[in-house]
Amino acid sequence: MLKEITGQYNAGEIESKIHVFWDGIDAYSKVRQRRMGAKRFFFVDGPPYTTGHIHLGTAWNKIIKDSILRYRSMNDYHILDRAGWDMHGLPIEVKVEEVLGFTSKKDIERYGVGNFIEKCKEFALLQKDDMTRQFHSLGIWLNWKDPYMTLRDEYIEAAWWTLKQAQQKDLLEEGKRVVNWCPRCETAIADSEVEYEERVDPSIYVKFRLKNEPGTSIVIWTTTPWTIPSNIAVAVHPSFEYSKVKAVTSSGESEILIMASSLVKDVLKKGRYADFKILDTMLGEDLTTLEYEHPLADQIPKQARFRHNVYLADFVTAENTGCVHIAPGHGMDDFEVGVKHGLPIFCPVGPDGRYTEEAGEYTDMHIREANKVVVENLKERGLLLAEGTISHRYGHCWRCKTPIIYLATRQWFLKISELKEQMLSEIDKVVWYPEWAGSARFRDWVEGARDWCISRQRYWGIPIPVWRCTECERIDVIGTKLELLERSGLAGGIELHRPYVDSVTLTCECGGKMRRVEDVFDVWFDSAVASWATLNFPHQKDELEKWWPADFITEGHDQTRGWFYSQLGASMVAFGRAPYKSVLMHGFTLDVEGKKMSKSLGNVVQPSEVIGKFGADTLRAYVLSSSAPWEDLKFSNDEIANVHRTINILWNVYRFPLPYMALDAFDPSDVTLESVKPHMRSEDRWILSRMQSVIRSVDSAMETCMLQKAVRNINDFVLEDLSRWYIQLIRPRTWVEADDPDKIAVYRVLYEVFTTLTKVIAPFMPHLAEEMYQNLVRNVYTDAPESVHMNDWPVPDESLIDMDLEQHMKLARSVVEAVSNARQKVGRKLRWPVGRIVVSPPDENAALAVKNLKEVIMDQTNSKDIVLTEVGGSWDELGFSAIPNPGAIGPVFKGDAGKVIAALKQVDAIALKKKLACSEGYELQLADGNIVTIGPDMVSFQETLPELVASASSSAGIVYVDAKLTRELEAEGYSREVIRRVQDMRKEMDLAVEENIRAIICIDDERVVDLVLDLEQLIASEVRADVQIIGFDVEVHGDLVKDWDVEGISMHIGISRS
RNA sequence: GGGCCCGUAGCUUAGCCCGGUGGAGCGCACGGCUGAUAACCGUGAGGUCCUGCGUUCGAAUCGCAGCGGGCCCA
Repeated sequence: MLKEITGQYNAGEIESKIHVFWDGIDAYSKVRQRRMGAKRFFFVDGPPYTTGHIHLGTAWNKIIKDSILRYRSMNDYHILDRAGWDMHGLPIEVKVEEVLGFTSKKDIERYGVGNFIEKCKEFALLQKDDMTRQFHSLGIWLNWKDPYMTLRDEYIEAAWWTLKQAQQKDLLEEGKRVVNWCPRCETAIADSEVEYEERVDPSIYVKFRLKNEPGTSIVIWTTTPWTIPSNIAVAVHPSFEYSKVKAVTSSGESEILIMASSLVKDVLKKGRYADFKILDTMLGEDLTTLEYEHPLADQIPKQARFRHNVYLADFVTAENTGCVHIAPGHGMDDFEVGVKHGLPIFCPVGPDGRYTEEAGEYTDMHIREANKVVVENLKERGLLLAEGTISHRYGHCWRCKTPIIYLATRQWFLKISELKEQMLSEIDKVVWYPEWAGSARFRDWVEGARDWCISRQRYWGIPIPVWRCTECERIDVIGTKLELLERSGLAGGIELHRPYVDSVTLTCECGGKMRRVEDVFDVWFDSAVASWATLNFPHQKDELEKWWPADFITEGHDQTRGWFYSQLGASMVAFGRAPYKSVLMHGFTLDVEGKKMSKSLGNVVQPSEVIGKFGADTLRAYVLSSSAPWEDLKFSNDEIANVHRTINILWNVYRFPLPYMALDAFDPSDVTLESVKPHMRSEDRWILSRMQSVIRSVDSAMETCMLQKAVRNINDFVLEDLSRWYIQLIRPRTWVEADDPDKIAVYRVLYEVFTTLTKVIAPFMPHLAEEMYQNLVRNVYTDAPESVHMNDWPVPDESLIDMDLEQHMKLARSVVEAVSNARQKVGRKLRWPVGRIVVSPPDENAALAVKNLKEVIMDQTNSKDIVLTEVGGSWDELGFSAIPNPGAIGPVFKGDAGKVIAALKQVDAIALKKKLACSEGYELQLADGNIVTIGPDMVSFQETLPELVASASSSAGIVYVDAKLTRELEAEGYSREVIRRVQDMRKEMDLAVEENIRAIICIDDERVVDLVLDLEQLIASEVRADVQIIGFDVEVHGDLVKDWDVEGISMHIGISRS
């Protein structure tokens, strides 16, 4: 039996009830099981990092995933959707260090790497559980029971196996690269872990003496004097102009300097030269023949052996001197110049920030102290042109705030640049939503792809499975746990994390002992292998064949350079093709101003706050509907409240007929839709057609990932078609108490629409859909699927679609709105009936719409008749009035103009118009008897409305409302006023709908009493009065007595329970 | 500095691909309805379509340049 719903929409109550229900029957698993054997759909969840809390962006991400997967499932797909977790990496190490009170890598070593790893694991698992609960509250259905986790052995094996593929395909390389380095923490740190802060540094100009031109120097500028000992080259821009300048000091000494022409004045001013003379100018590309002496060659023996030349580089800017100091061991750009030209990657600085023995006299000095010393040494040698300070933004270690340095270190690389062309052609094979996400944005990123540094000198990560022989340096890459056991001769029970795996040694072909290199993987490599790791490959092989590559992934646009890229790179290495077939790139959540949400700005909105206030379905409907997925979402509280209102209306629409259905014991299983067809009215056929059209539009929106269109179409249907129109039309039909086939038809149609609607909203508002479904379907059909989400997606029933009717209804609604407008103009409220409405249709279709839907229009406009004029014609009761044009009359009649105008206003406008239309002039008699001739330019015409008629335009033509009153109309109007007052009082007394009353009505106007008495019976039955006295001078008493003013007439009404 | 995306009423947005009178919702003002009622509905006011230039008979829409915002990079 259908249950009556009386309460307001209470999201919190409904959603927690539904969660209990889902958990109780294990709905998710049942839904997935139900589709086993259907078309396969492999979805890979981009694993969120286990930070412990989700934010609005992660919520949106998962909501998109959930809605698409629910839709797919209903469309009969067997879905594989393990949730994923990214659980390794420095952020967790840092959190754990904080908890343990550690400040450096040495603390970890003292605590024991094994203990530390255990803490990290524990922490990550805890965070994962917290976040799972938060996703749960959003109604996200993924495989949460068996998620893929990057810290699991099977997962680690997937990464190992991938690296082994790289080695076998000669795509793995060990080499020196420059990385961000924290000299205090003694570790490489990722770019995203560098914080930029304002800082004051030295700013020095240094002269490098040319070897073959005594007395000539090239001038460079730097803020890091400590890197001068590592200088190997100078870079200039090929197309800048450079000058050779004779610079003279105040004491008359002169020297020759080389720098960018545009900067000569500035630099010489800094060097306090008294005068200068340009000797020669040349392009940067002409400077490459120059060779200079390292300024500190006498202190650093190794530097004395290197050659130092000038090279060309596009990154050089016309700032400072236009000549850039290059130390390939201490800068990214510098390093590239070095590699390009085969220069030594000289890096005489150790991980602790102290110079190594390679630095000669600087050995063991910390770079922090070195700045001063280097400057001093340069000064002694007469090589310092100028010295000062500069305030600029500089990178700092995010956890200890130490300024970072750049160090060339030995790292492991995947040779992605060799795969670039293949990657680009793979991008074209993937379907991107939107198209430009792939063709423009991702393509651009991949075109700039460089070799991928996959090693980190940390603890909590997937250990790099490279073992190196301590004797012959040979390396072996281990691809699986089994291989490791076989090679090491161990029996098993091994843990693949550090430090356990570090203690495993292998025997080299040469007989030497092989030890694992100490590095762990960059965390981006972890998630990169997700598409096969989630299939437990290589541990299991058959699942890969069955599912891979992924049918669909979706993440935010920041993942262009992140997961979209890392997955593609790893997959090219492993399988030589893209790991996904289609990608939806979604946007970011911004605050209401369009600014990024960040803790420091204090504009972060927590999903839990929103859920607490409005519920998960509202949040879901809001983020899905407010913009296209790929556009950024400006989070607005007003808008979310608006969406909440829409859902509330849906709820009200749903519960509105239930009390009547329950009262009538309506059983939908007894009544087929077919059987009520003879009793359907046009509005019934119309709403059924609209419902089918909505399914179609949702389908076409979903096809292109336009979730916003899908949800908006649903909302519009609920608001416009159901709430504002259909429900308004059928209300009186549901109040009929007898067993009326007309009422049963309405019930059955509403039932049809609602049950379809529960399925249509299921992917987007899964809780509300379930709540409605349980009552509408499960309470009626005990053999129906347990959950709405187990149902098949509705297929539009073509036989119910009637596009003509939909179009006609649109026109009819437009007429009703126009009448509303006209009523307001003529001051006749809706409660008062009008005699007739005249519509002047512009075409046959409009006429047909009005004709066919006459009943609907009469009903909604409270009118007694609808009259159509001829198509394209005008209403024959309209009048015309002539409007004199003084601009044309004045010049012709001069002093008589006033008389002419006065006379024109008096003439018969219709006759005037006729005459002017066919002849040249109209003979007008003035008040003084004179006759003048009026030309067509002297007058214009305007339609005039009969008295008490107002007009308004609609898309079905101009609508005229005739508000003239007759006795019958007036009687009805006043009676309605009386009824409305009594009903209001019934409500105030909190009477039940079916309760009877006694009423006494005193009206202070005999004429109105007389009018109202015409409809005494109607009033009595409408207000359910057993005894009713209406009169001019009656005594009013009762349980509730009130005085009213109706259009200026006093009424005194008293009512009592019967 | 580069790539991509976004910029329409006070706010959130449709329309832009494929040129021809800019359309909603919220808010505001006025009104209606009163058996969905702490609900619902109508009418109205409100727009340099970011700016400038160009193409065109005609530009919110196409092109170029700039400004502002977002993501990514340098």
